Amino acid sequence: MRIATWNINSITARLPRLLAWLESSGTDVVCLQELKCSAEAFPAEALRELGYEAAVHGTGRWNGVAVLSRVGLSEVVTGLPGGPTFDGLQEPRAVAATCGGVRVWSVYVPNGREVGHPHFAYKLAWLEALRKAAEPGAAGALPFAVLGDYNVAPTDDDVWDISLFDGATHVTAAEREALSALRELGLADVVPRPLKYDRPFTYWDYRELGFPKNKGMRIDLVYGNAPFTAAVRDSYVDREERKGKGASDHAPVIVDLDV
DNA sequence: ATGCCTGCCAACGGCAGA
Repeated sequence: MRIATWNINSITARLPRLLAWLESSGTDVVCLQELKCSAEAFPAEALRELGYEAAVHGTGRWNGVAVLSRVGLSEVVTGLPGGPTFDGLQEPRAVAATCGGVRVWSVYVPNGREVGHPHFAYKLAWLEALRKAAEPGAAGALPFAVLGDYNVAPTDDDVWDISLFDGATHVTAAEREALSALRELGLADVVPRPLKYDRPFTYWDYRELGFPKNKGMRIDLVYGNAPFTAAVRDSYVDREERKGKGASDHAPVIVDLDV
């Protein structure tokens, strides 16, 4: 089974690329983030024509997540159980489904904006709620993984130049401890291979030639339980999808599983 | 060449992203 996670930064703007990539990449299950699309406006029919069912959680302009699968889709959960609110709203940042015998969560962790901003506290609370929600799956006998845009770089090597991140979000001890708490549940970071250069970045800012200069970050992560990681045959960043006009600022992370 | 932000709407400016 080929499974992937991809922050597509608007499924509406990215639909031609998404459809072409689904056809060319042979992906069975893909976790999408930043749909920027309501569930009503989701292009379900175009995806169905390619053989994919969809579990969608989206409300419109911001956020939005989905799981697409051509190997079955059941036991859908929309929203993070026990998740915090921001400005009084439960944002659409998580959706789960069982696909071909693998339980997956597609998550879009809050950005945090700035250390000390209410959004930063929201981010940490959201990650704590994720830890609680992931606990049964992490300990379960079925392959289980939380895939998505975590908006946290796990180590200093996961940003192009750590000296530029002093005081910034995405690299703080508090955020990294939240990832560590997930690993303590029995989830392991499935680190992908880079297809070029030495580090498997998954995001490059649109501005200032971020991609050509490889000023990237690894913030799109796959955290899998033991049955999941035991089945991993290969994993890599599909950087080809970051190239050219009309690309998302994130590249897909691919995981090949022997299931 | 991988190329100097992008997408969205309360839209012709501002917000969010990281």
